[in-house]
Formats: sequence, C-alpha cells, structure tokens
Amino acid sequence: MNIGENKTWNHHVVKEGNKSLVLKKIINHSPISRAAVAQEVGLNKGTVSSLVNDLLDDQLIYESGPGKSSGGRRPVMLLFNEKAGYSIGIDIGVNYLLGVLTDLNGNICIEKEVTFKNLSYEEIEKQLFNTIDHLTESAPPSPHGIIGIGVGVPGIVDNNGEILLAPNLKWKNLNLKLVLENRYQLPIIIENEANAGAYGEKRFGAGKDSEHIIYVSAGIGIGVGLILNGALYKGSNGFSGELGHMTIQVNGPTCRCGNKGCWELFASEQALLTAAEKMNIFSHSGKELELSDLMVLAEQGDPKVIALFEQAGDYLGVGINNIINSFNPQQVIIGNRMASSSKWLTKTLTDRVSNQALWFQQNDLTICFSELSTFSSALGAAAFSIENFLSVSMQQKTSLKA
Amino acid sequence: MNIGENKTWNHHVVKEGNKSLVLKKIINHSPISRAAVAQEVGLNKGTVSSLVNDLLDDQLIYESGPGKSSGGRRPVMLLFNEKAGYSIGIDIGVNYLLGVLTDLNGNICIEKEVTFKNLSYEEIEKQLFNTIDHLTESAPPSPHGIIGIGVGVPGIVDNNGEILLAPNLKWKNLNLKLVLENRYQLPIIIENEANAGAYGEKRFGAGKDSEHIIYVSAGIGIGVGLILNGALYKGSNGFSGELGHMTIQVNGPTCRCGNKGCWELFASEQALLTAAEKMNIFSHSGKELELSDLMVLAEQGDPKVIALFEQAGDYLGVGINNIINSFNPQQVIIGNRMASSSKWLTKTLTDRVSNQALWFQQNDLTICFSELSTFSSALGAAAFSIENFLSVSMQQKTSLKA
DNA sequence: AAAACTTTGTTTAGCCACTAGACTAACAAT
DNA sequence: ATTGTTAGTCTAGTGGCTAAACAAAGTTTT
Repeated sequence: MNIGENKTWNHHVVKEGNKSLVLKKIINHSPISRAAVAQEVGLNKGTVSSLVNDLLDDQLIYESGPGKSSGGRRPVMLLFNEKAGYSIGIDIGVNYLLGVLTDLNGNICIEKEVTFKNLSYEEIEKQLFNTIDHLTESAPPSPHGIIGIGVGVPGIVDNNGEILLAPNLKWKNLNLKLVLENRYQLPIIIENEANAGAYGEKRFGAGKDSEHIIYVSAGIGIGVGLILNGALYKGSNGFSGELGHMTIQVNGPTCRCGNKGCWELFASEQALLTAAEKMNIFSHSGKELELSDLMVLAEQGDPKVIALFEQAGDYLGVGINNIINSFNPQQVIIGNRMASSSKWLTKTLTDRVSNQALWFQQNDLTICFSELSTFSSALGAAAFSIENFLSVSMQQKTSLKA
Repeated sequence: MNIGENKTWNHHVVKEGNKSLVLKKIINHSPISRAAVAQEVGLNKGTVSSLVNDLLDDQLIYESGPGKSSGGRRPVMLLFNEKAGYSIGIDIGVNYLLGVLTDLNGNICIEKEVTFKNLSYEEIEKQLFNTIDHLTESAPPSPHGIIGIGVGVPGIVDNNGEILLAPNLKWKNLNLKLVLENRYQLPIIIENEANAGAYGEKRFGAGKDSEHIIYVSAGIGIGVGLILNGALYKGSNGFSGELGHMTIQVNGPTCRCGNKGCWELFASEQALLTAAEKMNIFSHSGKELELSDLMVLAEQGDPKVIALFEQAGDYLGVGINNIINSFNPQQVIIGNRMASSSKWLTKTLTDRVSNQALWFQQNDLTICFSELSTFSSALGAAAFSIENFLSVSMQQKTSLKA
C-alpha cells in the first residue's frame, strides 16, 4: 500500500495501519504491555488501548498474568494468540507431496508426506485432496479454524494463480486455485515453489532479519525466489526468478528450454546426476541413480563423487555471483534438495564468491543454506495464507450488534 | 511508505497521501476540473476542493479559464504549474559533463556540456561548479527557485550518497554530496549513472507507462538500473545492477574486476573497440579509435565493422535474456552510448531474445532503445530532486500566520 | 504504616480530515 | 422564463487520533 498508489486515504486506513503495527509489535516482542507498545510504535496510550481491545475481541491476542513491576503498577502482558487459527501449506514436488498444518506463527503442528512417481494430474489431485482433508480434520479447534491453503508448485504461476506450465509434472494451463476454492471455500494461494520457499525463509527461517533475500531453490532444476524490500517480488506477470535458465556459458550445451549454457545445466541436482552417470557411477540399489546415492558415496569418502559435488558448488557460486551483482542482497539462502549436500558444496561455493564477487558487494552479505530444510516451500505457502488472514483481520468489521 | 513499516498513521499522513494523489492526477491529466479529480481518485468533492486550495496556495498548480460545459456549469480547469521551480540534473561521464536545467515536468530549459579527457577530481569539480553556477544563474524566476541538484556518476554510490568507487574517473570514497550541500545549501542527490538513467526513462522517457523497467546503460562498461514496482530498486546497500560483471562465460577472458567472462567484456563499447583494434581497424582521424569512427565505417557499409556491431548486439541479447529471466520486466530499455548504434544492434539482439528467452516471458515485453538519447542520466538525476521536492511539498506546513 | 512517588491503563475533551448532502453558481435545453 | 444538469462551496456529522486528567496498583521513602 504505497502512497503513490491509486488508493484514497481515510480514517479506516489509518486504523487498519495502526492496528497492524500494534499486532506486529506484539507478535515480535511478546510478552509486551500496552504501555510498551505505545512507546515503541509511537502511538498514544489511549489509542493503543483501543486497538488492543479490538485485537482481544478478534481473539488474535490474549492477556497473560501481570508482568514485573518497574517501580509502579504491574503491566498486563499481551501475547499473540498463535493458536487462533491454522494454515495449511502444501509443497508439490516432482515425486512427492508434502503438507503441513501450522499455527499462525508457522509452528508445524502436523505434517503429512506422500511420495510417488509419474502420477497423472488426476492422481496427484487425489493425493492433494487426501492430504488437505486429513490436515483439516486433524486441526485442533480454534476461533478462526483453517484460515487458508497455500500451495507451492514447481512451475510457472501467473499473477492470477494459474499454473501455466509445470514441465516436470507435465501440467499446463491448470487452474488449481479454482479447483481448491470450489472444494474448500477457503482463501487459496498458488505460488511457484521457489517463491514460496523464499517467503518461508523470510518469515520463519534464516532470513527473518533481512529485507533483501535471494532464495536459490536448487533441486532437479533451479528456481529463485526474490524478497526485495521485505516483500516477494514477482515481476510484471509473476515470472521473476527463472534464473535456472540464466546463461553462464555462451554457446554452451543445449538446455531443454532451447537456450544454451543455462545455469541449471551446471549446478542442479540433475546436472550432478548426469555428470555422475557419465562417470559410470551407479546406484547400489540397482535402481535409477539418486542424489541420496551420491551422498552415501561422498559420506564414504569417494573422491570422484566428492569432486563432483565440489564442481557443482563452484558452479552454484558462479550463478550466485551473478545474483549478488544483480540484486545486492543481504542474504543468499540455498534451499531445496541440494541444500542437504551443503557439506560438500560450501567450500568451493564460498571460494568462488569471495574470490570473484565485487568486494563492496561482500560487506553485510551472508550466504547460507536453508534453516527449514525440506519445509521451506510448504511453510512459505502456509505463510502466504497467514499473511493474508492477518491483513484481512485488520480491516474494519461491519459492526453486527447483538 | 508501506503499511508494514514502522510508521504511525494519523491525519497528517492521510492528508499528505490524498494531496499527493490529487496532484498526480492533475499532473498526468491536466487540464482537469476539481469535479473530475474527485470522481477519478474517489474522494469527496469537498475534500478535493480543500486540497486543491492548498496546492494553489503552494503555487504548484494554477487555474486556467473555464473548460467546456457538458450540460451544466462550466468547470474551472486545473493545470500543473511546471514552472513553479527548476531542477538541475548533472551527468558526469568519463570524458564529459552534461548539465541540464529542467522544469518540474522534466522539460529541458537549458543544457550545458563540456568535454574533457583525463582531468583530476579537482578539475572536474571546477567544471561541475561552473556548470551548476551557470544553470542556476540562467534559471527563470519562479516561486520555488532551484529545488535541488541531482548528479549521476559512473560508479558505485552507497545509500548515503557517498561515491565509493568510480574506476574510470579514478575516484574513491568521495563525498560529493557533502561538497555540493555545503556550497549550494540545496537538497543534493548523488546516484549511479545507470540508476539515474533508469529513473529518467521511467519518468520522462520510454518507460512512462511501465512499472517494471530494466535500463541497460551500455557505454564503456555496462551498468543496469532497476525500476521494480514503479520505484528504483537499489538493493541492500545501494549496489544493485552491477550486471556488467555478470558471468556469461564461465572461465572466459579475465575482466579488470578480477572475475572471468563478464558481460561487459562482450557487449560494451570497450568490447567493441577492443575487437575492432584486434582486426586492425583504426580511426581515420589518426587518434585513438572511438565509437563514432566505427559508426562512420558502418554507415559506409564496411562489412567487417557491421559484423562487429552485430556480434555485440548478439552478446547484448545474451545478457538481456538473463535479465528477463531474473526480473520478468515489462520493458527493457538500452541506453547510453551504445544506444546510438541501435541501427546495427537491433536485429541480432532481438533475434537472440526471441529465439532464446522463455516463451512466457515474451508476452507484454518490449525491448527498445532510449527515447531520451544522451539525456537519460541527467534527466533522471533532475527527476530525483523533483520527486523529493514534490514529496516534501505534500507535507504539512507549520502554519505561520501573519 | 503513612505518605510520596511511579508506572499502567482508561476515560474524557478536543482536534482534524474525511464524508454526505444541502446549497449556490453557472451553464444548456426547452 | 422554466427546468434540468453540472461545478464548486459550505455545513454538520463522524471516526480515529492526541493530550491530559484520572484511576488503579504497584514501589520507595520517611
């Protein structure tokens, strides 16, 4: 809600904004007293009292017992009621579906994962419904119930939540948002998996204190989610962050996207597996080679496999250098499946960056691996719904008097 | 001013926001009546009347004669008073200094350019003072006078306006902002030249109607300015857009930045000149080869030179592809000196993009060359001051009653 | 223990910018 | 001239804010 936007300003907006400020203060600094809130956000005591009463009515916060006196009357401590409602976050992967039920603080209450291979859309949809149904039924009773469902998908999602393309799932022009809205009558948010992961890390993970975060989702392919000025940046149509197809080698090998020398040909899980297969490294299980097989081998000290990881780390660093030069972020977070191999990637990656990134870009910059491990996307998806719910809750109620 | 920010909301903010809305409406739709403004921005007629009176008092707008009746009383038309004050914009190049005096709509009233070679900082500072002095003295009388000075420099500028590094000028840790503030007692803004150019194109050039613009400043080096969500994005410390040093060729030729395979080694003016020299193409003037020499040769139909341009266009396309994949912009604008050679660059550039950019990225995407030609940066720098002035003007006055 | 001081939280009066709608002004159509 | 329409001002009322008084509930001083 920028001052430049075509939105008129009136008393409702003022109250909405201040209420939001008060709630955020309580969420981030609980337990806290009314007086402290007033002082810290710069509002009048009376105003804060009134807003706090609204929030109490909405059951978004609650009063705990009195706190410690600092020489006068003991303050009444306010706490965020993180159990006022629950959010469902889903992460649809190429061969898994992960669902979580979280409270309003992003604490995972229940998780449910199913794995599969080569399922049709209809079959995945069935799994999706099952998962959501299960999570919904298992949710503890709460004033606001399930406040929304967020879904992260490995594909291109436009600004209306329509999935234009999910190559690895073979989905095309699929309006999953509509499907879920019709079935569940709840606010639904569909997002690209990397965007969801970025948001998850910003809200609950390694990026909590940063305003400029680039989340690199390195899995079978590479996707990137951008948190700029504290908010997800989606570009003109919602397609930002397709950095897996950034050229890092002009006239390099051809990618399935038609371009040449794409980053994900060098630094993704798929790149690692392809390189390993070329070196005649096979899965000891006899099945198709998987990342976990390589990790086992690396753990056993296999120098060829370790070299492969190190090579991938170096290439990751090349792309991350480009990202740093583009965005001047505070933080780069590497997530998704490749993050599990951080052990063997870190050194070559950080070497590449510290040797080659422009010196002034390296101040105040941290590069790290996901804190939420495999939950980034699911948690981020859940967080979208939470954000939306809290934002709507700030709005004026049409007062229904008894 | 986001609702999430740590800013309290009160009546002043409401008025400021609405006043800004009204002024913007008048600027972009003048001549317009009070009634039309009220209807279009969604405010009450009375409110608009009151805000308009404030703006009239500030002389930011004026009333022209009555407009055409549409069946009732004839409306009083309101116009933006673009001559209420003047802004100075300076573009410091490697071997030139361009200053413009603009009105509040970015119309250039006076321009002054000096060219030089290898001047020390002190000598350039003298030229800078001369230029500013001349523009100030030549400014027509106006209610608000000179409202600020903006300077675009080819280097790294941090968020405080300090020039950390301008390699081609051999400047380092220079606080030009302080120097100018002390001398002129005016609001001073120092910005990177590509950022200024991007802002110039957004406000007055090819990007007027877009919210997501990437401006590629292709000169001796390559810098990039980012307009995201309608605003300049500067990153965590102000160093975003250093895309000239994006790797497009892993382990390619070494750049002066220490990295390898940087974009500007392939697609900048310097790249073109270096390639030409290797092919034994010399300036007919006998002096050092310049871009203008190559343009003359290309104009004469020299196939070798044309091929060089086409090659550069292709490489420009490679980097622009990466930009498109990163940002999903509405518009990519190529500016600075290479824009003058658009004639020979366009085809290979657009071929590269249309063949290799992801298909969904290409909807609603326009790629074009600067509309403001060599004035992008100077105008953008001037625009920063205008923006700042108008924003301050919206704020409440401490009423000084006679 | 009483008095004095501190701090918390509520209440009250007043302010300011907004809205709705009455009003005045100025025009066109009949 | 009368009627209808549009533009702009004025007035009363509303809502959310602030400042300051007040009430409540502590601690510290005497």
